[in-house]
Amino acid sequence: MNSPADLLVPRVQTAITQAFGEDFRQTDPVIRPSQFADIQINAAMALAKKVGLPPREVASRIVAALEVNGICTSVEISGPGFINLTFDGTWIEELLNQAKLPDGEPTAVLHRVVVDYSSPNVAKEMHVGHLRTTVVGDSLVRVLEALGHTVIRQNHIGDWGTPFGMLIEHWLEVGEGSQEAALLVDDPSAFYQAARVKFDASANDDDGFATRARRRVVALQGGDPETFEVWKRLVAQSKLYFNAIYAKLGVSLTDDHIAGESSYDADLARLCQELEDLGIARVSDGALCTFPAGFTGRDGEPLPLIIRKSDGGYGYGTTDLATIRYRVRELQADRVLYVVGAPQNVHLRMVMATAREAGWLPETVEATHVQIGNVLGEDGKILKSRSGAPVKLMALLDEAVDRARAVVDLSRPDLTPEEREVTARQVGIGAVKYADLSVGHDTEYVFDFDRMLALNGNTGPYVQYAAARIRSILRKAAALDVSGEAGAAGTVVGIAVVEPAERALALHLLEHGSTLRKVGELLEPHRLCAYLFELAQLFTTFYDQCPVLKAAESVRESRLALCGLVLHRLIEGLDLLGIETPENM
RNA sequence: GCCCUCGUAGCUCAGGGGAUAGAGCGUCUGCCUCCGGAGCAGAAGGUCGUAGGUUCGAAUCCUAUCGAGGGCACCA
Repeated sequence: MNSPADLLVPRVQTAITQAFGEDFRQTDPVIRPSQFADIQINAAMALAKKVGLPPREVASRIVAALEVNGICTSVEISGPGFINLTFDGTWIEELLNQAKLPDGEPTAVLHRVVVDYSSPNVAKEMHVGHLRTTVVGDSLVRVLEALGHTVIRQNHIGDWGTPFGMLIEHWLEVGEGSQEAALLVDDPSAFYQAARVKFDASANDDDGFATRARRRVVALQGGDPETFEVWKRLVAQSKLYFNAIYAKLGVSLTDDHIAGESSYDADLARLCQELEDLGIARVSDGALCTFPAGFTGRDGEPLPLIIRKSDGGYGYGTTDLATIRYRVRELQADRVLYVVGAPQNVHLRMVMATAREAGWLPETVEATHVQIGNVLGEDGKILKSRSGAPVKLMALLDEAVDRARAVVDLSRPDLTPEEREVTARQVGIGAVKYADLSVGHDTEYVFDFDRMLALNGNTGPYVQYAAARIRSILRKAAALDVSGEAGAAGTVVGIAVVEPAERALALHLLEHGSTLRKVGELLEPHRLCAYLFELAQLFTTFYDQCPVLKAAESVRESRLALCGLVLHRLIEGLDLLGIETPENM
């Protein structure tokens, strides 16, 4: 569905070309929303100096050449040279009635996009930061797919490295079927901490746990088959935990998308050698490092990216380089997105810079760090439980559902317990996800159940509620047998735009496609939230001011169709955020 | 010390060079025999951290400065 602004661009460009010549064909028409009209064209002021005429004169020449018959009922010049346009209502109706359901609007240039998101660590609780990268990443993936791009999900789990000696030894000691081992699935940090405590307590013991753990790391990285088998079973336990969280959240990640650090292990030695051969890496203080241009550390010295530690081991810098090379060479990405916490920005930029220097990341491939801001507690610090331990994510999600259930149980006794349970889950989880998505992904925000579950304001429940109301209206209409094609898939027909509230709603509906394109381009799901929130608000105004079921038959059909279109857009939009739309609320 | 992300209404946040800076919450005022009031309409509330600069035009771009948070060599 093309927005009026998009459709006007070529017309205004043609007018400018006719008025001032071919040299100006590519001029940005500067079409913007307006508080004084349906839309405004602001090109005249910028053009004034270039063509040597007063801005108002420029504007009047553009207007004289502008062909908008059947599109605008009014074209006025105002102020220093603003051109204010008022759309013809029948044009709005035409556009609206051409709307497709669903609105799968491909963008002009299609990419092959690798999206790295979620990326939790084995044997650790996913913290709220992981929750946010998961939720934001999953939304971006859905939006990009809806825009027609080929999307490859990559869950770069932390499944390799020195901690695994300790974890495997602990796992073997407590026994695979033990309660301690079971912690991996429902309280992974407790498992990790138990191993950590043993490790620290035996740090100076020559034949103790710590020593065995260190030997185990060597065995694991040396390819000892028995150790490898144990490691695989341990990782499998953690996958159960990840998948339980993903299932609860309704995230589209599966085991097929897992490409953990371990999967690049075999490539690391060769990669280091290549960087040395290329003259990009050199040994410094015993460690093999690259020093990409433009990064300095504490003392103004070049900042190293360590790719091989002085003990011969590899860190995340090395695996990240192997990963980016794999994504370009094997996965054929022309766009690589890292949906990763903001604190890793410098590290990722260094990795990208090194990959560019090595020729592994050509200029034709875009690599972007989608920075995810921290989620804070009420004290303004990174969210932790009262005891200072990391917040258990499952408990947090359960609390959201519990709170939603309490409201639904109270307000909807007419529903069956099963129906209330479904709604509570959709609302509770949707509220948490919407809160993560509705503010700029790179800004921090304060986690607050009361605010995110509020039924007013820019929240998941508010948008869901608008959709649930429409569903109720359409159900009622069907029961009364007054519904025509409303709510059915296919092309919408017969919407008449008459009342101001209808007009405002209609104009906003027409911005759906361009909003999605913008979200995909800028990688900012919060713009979709803002769009849906405004759509929900405009709908409630419309609903308040324009009777639907009580209207005369001809008007009723139009309004039902409008309701149906709004519902589809709300469902689609929420789905692209990864949020379900309840039948009842 | 250097780098990153930010300073916008009492609070939480939008605002990708355009007219009088917006929304939600909170506060205040109206509207209930309502097609779901979990609503609607309206009001008050801001020298956009500060100071310069670029521009016809700056919350937006540049520079400096103050303040907050984060990062800066072998954890990932």
